[in-house]
Amino acid sequence: MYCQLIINKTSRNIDRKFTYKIPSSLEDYIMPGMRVLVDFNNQELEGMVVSKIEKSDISDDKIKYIKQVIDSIPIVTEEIMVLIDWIREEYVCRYIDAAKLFYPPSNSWDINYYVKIKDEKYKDSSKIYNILKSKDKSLSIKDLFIEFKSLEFLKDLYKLQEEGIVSINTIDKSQKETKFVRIINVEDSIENYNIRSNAHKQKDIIAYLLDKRTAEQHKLMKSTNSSLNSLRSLQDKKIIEIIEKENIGNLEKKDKIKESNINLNTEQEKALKSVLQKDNQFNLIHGVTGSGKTEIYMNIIERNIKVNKKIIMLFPEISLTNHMINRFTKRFGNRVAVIHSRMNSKKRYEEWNKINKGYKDVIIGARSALFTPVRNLGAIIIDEEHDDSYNSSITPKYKTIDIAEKLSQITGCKLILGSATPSINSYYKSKKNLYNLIEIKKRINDVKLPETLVIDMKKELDEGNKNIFSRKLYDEIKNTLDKKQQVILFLNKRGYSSFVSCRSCGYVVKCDRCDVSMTYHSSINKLICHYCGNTKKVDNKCPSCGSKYFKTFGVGTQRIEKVTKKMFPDKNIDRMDFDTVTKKGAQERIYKELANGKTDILIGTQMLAKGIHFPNVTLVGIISADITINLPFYTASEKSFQLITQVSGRAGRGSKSGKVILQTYEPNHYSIKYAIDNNYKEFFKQEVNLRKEFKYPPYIKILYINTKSKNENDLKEFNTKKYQKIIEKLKVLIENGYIKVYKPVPKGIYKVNNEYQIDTIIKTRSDKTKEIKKILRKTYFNKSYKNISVSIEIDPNTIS
DNA sequence: AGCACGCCGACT
DNA sequence: GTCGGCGTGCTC
Repeated sequence: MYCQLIINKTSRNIDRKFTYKIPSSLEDYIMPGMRVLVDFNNQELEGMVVSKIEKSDISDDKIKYIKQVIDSIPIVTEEIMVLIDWIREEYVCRYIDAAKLFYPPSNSWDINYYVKIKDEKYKDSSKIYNILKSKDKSLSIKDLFIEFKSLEFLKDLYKLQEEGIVSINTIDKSQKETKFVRIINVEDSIENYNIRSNAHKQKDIIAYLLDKRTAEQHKLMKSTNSSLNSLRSLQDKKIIEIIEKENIGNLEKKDKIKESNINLNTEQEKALKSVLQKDNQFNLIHGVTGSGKTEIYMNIIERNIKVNKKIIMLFPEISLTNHMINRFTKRFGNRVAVIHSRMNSKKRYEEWNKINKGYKDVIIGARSALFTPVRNLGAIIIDEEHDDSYNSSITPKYKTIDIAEKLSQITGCKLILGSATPSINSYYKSKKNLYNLIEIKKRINDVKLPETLVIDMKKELDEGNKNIFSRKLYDEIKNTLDKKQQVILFLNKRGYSSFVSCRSCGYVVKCDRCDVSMTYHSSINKLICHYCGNTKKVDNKCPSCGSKYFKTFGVGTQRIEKVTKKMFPDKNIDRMDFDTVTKKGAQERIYKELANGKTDILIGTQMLAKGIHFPNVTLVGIISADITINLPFYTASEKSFQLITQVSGRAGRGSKSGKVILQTYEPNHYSIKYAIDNNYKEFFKQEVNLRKEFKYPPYIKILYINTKSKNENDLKEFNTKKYQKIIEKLKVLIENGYIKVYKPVPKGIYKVNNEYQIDTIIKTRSDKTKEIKKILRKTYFNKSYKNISVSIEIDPNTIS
């Protein structure tokens, strides 16, 4: 018996499947999806088995034996195996790059698990049981492996575990028997529990557990300074549960699903029905901000659990707040697994392991939750599907939506995308009937959308106001604060390189070939188009109106904070952007202080645009809509529309009506106009027309080749050579007008860390991408060049 | 990537 | 005769 495996080593030259012999003792045991150790060219390396085969084409004397098995059960499903092959082709990466997406967190070898006898009275002559008994303490799987010299025993071991005769745990149980306390009735706040008002200790315990979920009993009692009596009475009320550690990991009983006390309104009901219809496999829910999409997701989840199907539910990392997670655990209890970047790798591994063993029904997380080994998948739900965080920024540069769609196709499960501002791509697909489009036009409880005012900053300047704040915005902030209501000020400062614009007439220098704004490069004192490489000289006067106020732009959130503090010295002003939320728990703190009214004004970047609602926030100020509009990306208008809509959606979520003030130098820009009218459809129409005219996705595909090197000359030479090769190989396609290959151009920021970067862009008809990707792989990765690294990205929506 | 093998010059 | 430095080619 042979198997094929991929080697865990990053080299383009060994990006192949290698054949190894399976020792006869492991023939039944080794399964696709397990990691193994092999001798590879005189090195001991790790590989992952992708398939078992009876025969091999390679001469037998070349094939070596597998040395050892790492996993006791596969770490990926058979379905994922198919997906790995697809990811490699789609993103022109290596097998191992694709496979590693699915690897369990940290370097986890479950050979380090400990086995302990549970049933002392069990009478059996099995070797495992007797060894365990003779040693009189727990043994690791590794110890047993040494004893048996093969992994055959694992089958018997798992049988014993299933029968409840032995237990298997991540920790050595012989050291200490620790009891754990777990909260089983999760509510939003302590007031929702039926606890006597003078039972302070019980309240303390609940508060502690609402935060930690599960805690060691002695730690909990120490921290809350409480007695066993308080714990017991909470246990009697079925609010908490006292358990042995082993029950957490292994034989945990699944909680009952709590009935929801929310009734869906007609629109929500209609949406749910439509999703559940058999023929609608791929679905896009376009529902205005505050239309109650989460409640629809919950209903979908519930229905799937009832037929024993599992669900992956994705949110943008930033929306994955405790509040959001609570909504799910409150309803689905311990059936929920949570995977996000804020948890440590040990905790993550625990969750991953439970998912792999089938103990979890609902997997909630950021994009990495899509890569967990879920079997029997019923649905993949992706909220805020337009969000940028669904695009990977490291190799492979995948798009979560695309992989989810593929996984849904492979498993036959449902795909549900939701957004108030769908990506152009997804909406386009729905227009082409590839997705079932569901529209929800009203907010729940008929809450009104906020009123929006656009302030023309050019006029402000003409009338002598040189401040960042327009007079209207200042007045409205003051009014709102006087009414003891709260304000959110939004500024997207993500653009690193600044653009050049005229403060007098609003003119922005754009590339005449690509319809994107050009970026100023101080190194050569020129403007460059990042798409075609076109350059322009910089004028010191506006070419449109001749004004001298023709300068680069750049104001950040920090400056806004400073100015605001000066204007409102006695108010509490907080800031939320990448710099302030990197610390653990910072984001929760900022939300909490906004929610409880401590913060009067919150300033932030697009992080503020996400899901959460604060009823007392009645004013949203968008300091400058122009920053996003003028990003040098073809997606700039799309991103602007989304941001304006999402940020505006934060205003007036409660009973008080909201107001949005939007400052811009381009009040007539279509993404602003349609965003304030809340007219997605018209925006979409205009945007796709432009995309079609200037040849951008979704009408064509962009293949983006990025090359890096410390040696500038080598890099230039490499690119010239490869460019000539690909236009030669793609000659027929180019002549037929199916594709266009642009000349290699220096990247926007040419030199970073003494490394130079040159990009080549290919625009192609979608049906030709497969062919071209194959040629690109051959051309760019056939030989490895020292000092030059190449990466390929498909439809990057941010090229800088 | 990183190991083996082979070719070649320097040095005991 | 043999040690090691580097270029090339292959890895089941």
